[in-house]
Amino acid sequence: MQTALAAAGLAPVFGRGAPAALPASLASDARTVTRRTLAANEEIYAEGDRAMSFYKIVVGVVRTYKLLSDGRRQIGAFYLPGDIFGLECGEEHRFGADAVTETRLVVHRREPRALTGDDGNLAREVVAAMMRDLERAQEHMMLLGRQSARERIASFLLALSERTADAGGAVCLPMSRNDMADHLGLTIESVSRAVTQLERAGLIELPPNRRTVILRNAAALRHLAD
Amino acid sequence: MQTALAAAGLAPVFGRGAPAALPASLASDARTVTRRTLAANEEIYAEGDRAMSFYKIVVGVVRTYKLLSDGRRQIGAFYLPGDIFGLECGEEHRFGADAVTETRLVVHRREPRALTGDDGNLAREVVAAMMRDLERAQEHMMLLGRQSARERIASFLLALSERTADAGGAVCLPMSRNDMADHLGLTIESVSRAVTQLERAGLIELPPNRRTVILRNAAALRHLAD
DNA sequence: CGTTTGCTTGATGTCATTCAACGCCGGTGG
DNA sequence: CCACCGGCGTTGAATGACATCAAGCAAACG
Repeated sequence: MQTALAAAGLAPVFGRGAPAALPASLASDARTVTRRTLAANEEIYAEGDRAMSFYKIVVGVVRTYKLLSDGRRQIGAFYLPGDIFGLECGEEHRFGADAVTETRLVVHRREPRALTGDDGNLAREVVAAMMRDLERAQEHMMLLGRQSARERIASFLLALSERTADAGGAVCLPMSRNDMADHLGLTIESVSRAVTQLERAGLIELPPNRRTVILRNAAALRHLAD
Repeated sequence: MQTALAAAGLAPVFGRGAPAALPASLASDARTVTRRTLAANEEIYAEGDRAMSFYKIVVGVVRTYKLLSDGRRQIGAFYLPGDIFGLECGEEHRFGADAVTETRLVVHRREPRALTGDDGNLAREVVAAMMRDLERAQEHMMLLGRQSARERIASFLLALSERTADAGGAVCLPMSRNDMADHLGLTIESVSRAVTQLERAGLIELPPNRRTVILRNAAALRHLAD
């Protein structure tokens, strides 16, 4: 544990670090913070890469995933602007990460003291990000283990709408059906069919471009999602 | 975040707590530590209960779970002796917890300063426990989202064998088929059939009591589990 | 000893997957 | 400008894996 924490550059945070004496904005520390722009589907890091940095999204969307040896993929989470991802307890990234859309990131080098002293706010953000990951993963187990295809789509759309909060119930789907399928434990065809069913039932509406959804009956969706 | 951490009694740990000056054994602080013995299937706390305490298992096995409104259950994790469970970031338990077998627990009251000063080791254990939960939940998403029934059983048996490490490949299954099913996203019948298949294939052996499994071909199991 | 509880097994059903075809763009190049 | 093409999404039909329904069995228990 001691070593795992130290490796994560988190030990000073969890232990008795120095008081947060020198507040500095995230952007101002050129030694530990850089920027990076990625095209859609560009890899950020692979599963098993050494975890040298973690990331905060400025614009764009990122997916993290694991692969089985035969190519089956499970997308663990999607990250949106403002989210932090790529935090690890150990030495390696346990998920891979790609840009879903064109993306701009802030890259934080994982130096031993990077998370304390200079920026207590960042340290708190980092801890909050890990806790949010834990909660999301635990919620997602329920979805994957016990919900039907339609229920999964309903849950997913609701969760996304709560994060992007477009006034009027319009939710943008930045990811492909393939990505949705690999997140929800389904095939693309099943995703498509379940979405169509919800549309026919009047719970949602799909503009012709198919990458936006309007939630017409959020209460019914919530009832489905339980 | 600030408030969430404070509510969890974790703020002093993550912030700049007082130095760990007064080492004391877990058991010696009567104000914050008590014990509790439970019968098999007895409830420890319910989903939504206020998270007043967290727990460390002395002997026995515990399951944590969520319920859907129609009764479907997803078991998030099983905890074994030495494991800590019941940690929450917020005010409430997001999972319920029961004893699987007769169980003895150490109960730690979640007082604001309980995790610092008195016992730095406990603080480190607590952080390690949350990280382990995160890793397990993320691994489990892959199982639930993308593995077949047989693969799930193989993964589960291997994971359990790595935790209980009985010499000779004998793994005790303290939980019922029902519990296994609700952890693996299957029905009891599917669990039973998959176990039988693995037995017929010679990968495992089932003594007549059915609550123990001997891993006969761990390599083949690992190949299945990927 | 009868009953209960947990596990297994068989027959049947259902939902999601698989396989295949098609439509709809958006880009490319003749 | 328009034909072609490839990527993405949808839809249909057949298949398959797991669920459901139902029965049976064995150990545990009163």
